[in-house]
Amino acid sequence: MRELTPRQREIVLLIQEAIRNNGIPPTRAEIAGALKFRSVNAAEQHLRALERKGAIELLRGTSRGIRLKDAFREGSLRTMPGLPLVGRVAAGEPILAEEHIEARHRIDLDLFEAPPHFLLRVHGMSMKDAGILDGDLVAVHRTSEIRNRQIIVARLEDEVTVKRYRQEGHRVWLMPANAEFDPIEIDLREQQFTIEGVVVGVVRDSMRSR
Amino acid sequence: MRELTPRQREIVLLIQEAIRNNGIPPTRAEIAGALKFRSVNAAEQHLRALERKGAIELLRGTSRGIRLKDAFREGSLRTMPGLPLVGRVAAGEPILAEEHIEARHRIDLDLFEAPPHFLLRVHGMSMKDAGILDGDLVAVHRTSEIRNRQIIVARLEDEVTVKRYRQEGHRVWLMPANAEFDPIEIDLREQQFTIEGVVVGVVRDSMRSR
DNA sequence: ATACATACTGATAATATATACACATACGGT
DNA sequence: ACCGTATGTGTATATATTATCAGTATGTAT
Repeated sequence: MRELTPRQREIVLLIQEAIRNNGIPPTRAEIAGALKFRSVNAAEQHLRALERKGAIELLRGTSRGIRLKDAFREGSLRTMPGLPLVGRVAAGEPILAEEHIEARHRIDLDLFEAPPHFLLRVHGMSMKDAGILDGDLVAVHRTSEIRNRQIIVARLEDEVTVKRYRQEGHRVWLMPANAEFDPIEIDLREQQFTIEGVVVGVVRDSMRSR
Repeated sequence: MRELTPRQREIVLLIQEAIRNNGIPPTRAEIAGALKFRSVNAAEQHLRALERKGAIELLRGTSRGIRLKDAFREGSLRTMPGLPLVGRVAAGEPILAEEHIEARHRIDLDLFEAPPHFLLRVHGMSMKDAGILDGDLVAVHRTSEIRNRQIIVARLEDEVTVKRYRQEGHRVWLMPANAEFDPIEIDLREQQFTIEGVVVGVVRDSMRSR
């Protein structure tokens, strides 16, 4: 997609503003008015150019039929479908496969230190002492760069698990936060496991989960 | 604001859907078409009724000039300033006083069983075994109707505290979820305390809080 | 030198849309 | 019995809006 010209960016800004303020996109006449065009056709031509460049989509024969394409839409949160909530994950399938997505929830990303990419429902009490209970949702930031003592989401023989990470050389321990559970030891030279991400937050529906 | 009729709710739903799918509100004709009205005026009348009830705002002389009022806007997230985050509460002041509001955070309300009215930062580890750690945010639904064993936010001699509720006759215990803390006993005939609400959820920024 | 995108003015036709008016039925409250 | 609200049908019209045609001027790449 080619770059937008400054004037075209102004038009996009104007459309965003109209949607934010009035809930509806502007008409050609309103665009012309705002930018002091004497001709509505100037607005029309700009819209056509923006459509060619893929910034907007024009619905023909429709009043105010201007649709901002994703990249030009405002406020990530505002338009984002929301973080996918991943439930049980079937063996051999990617964690974010559509089948696993139970719902989507919108949450201010700045509630967390690092932006989460998805939510995962936790089963079992193995992380109880870390304040993660059965049924809780953990907010997960997808990354493979993790440090010791971080709580991570890992994949181990097709099971998804949430544990505290500890590595020494080629040996990795997945540490539960509950005395009733045993650590899982992994030898990186023999076994393979995948790190899906790091837990950046927890969301609990207190009344439902207990 | 009076309740909406089922038919009126359908109209609101339709408007939400149109905005979600097309980015623009529907015309009267589109509403009539979708609901199989033979007359566009049926749609007009519904819109007028919805405007009277405060669900929408109609921009006169404007095509697609339908604006959903906050409470009826989708996601509520989109427009809501967000749940107020309450930090330390000063003695003698209402919990939601402006001075206590550290920030506002937008969260899908349907993440929780009951809609939260505000977030409160928890200090201390007294609810550790209930998975509520120091620095966590609890989502609070303001109500005075609470049942035994629910985790509540109470006010006791100008201190705001989160504890599990237990009542027998005129005696109330505020139970910590941590063996290192003692229950607080209250005699309703002598002491007075205020119930600020019930905890409906927990939100934790894992990386910041530890 | 010529083609092509940008950035407009100005006018007009076609149609999309809002809105008013007349009328009908059903239902709940007074 | 009467009124107001909800839920429609049907017709008509003013106007809001899209869309097209005919130009002008400027810069940039070929």
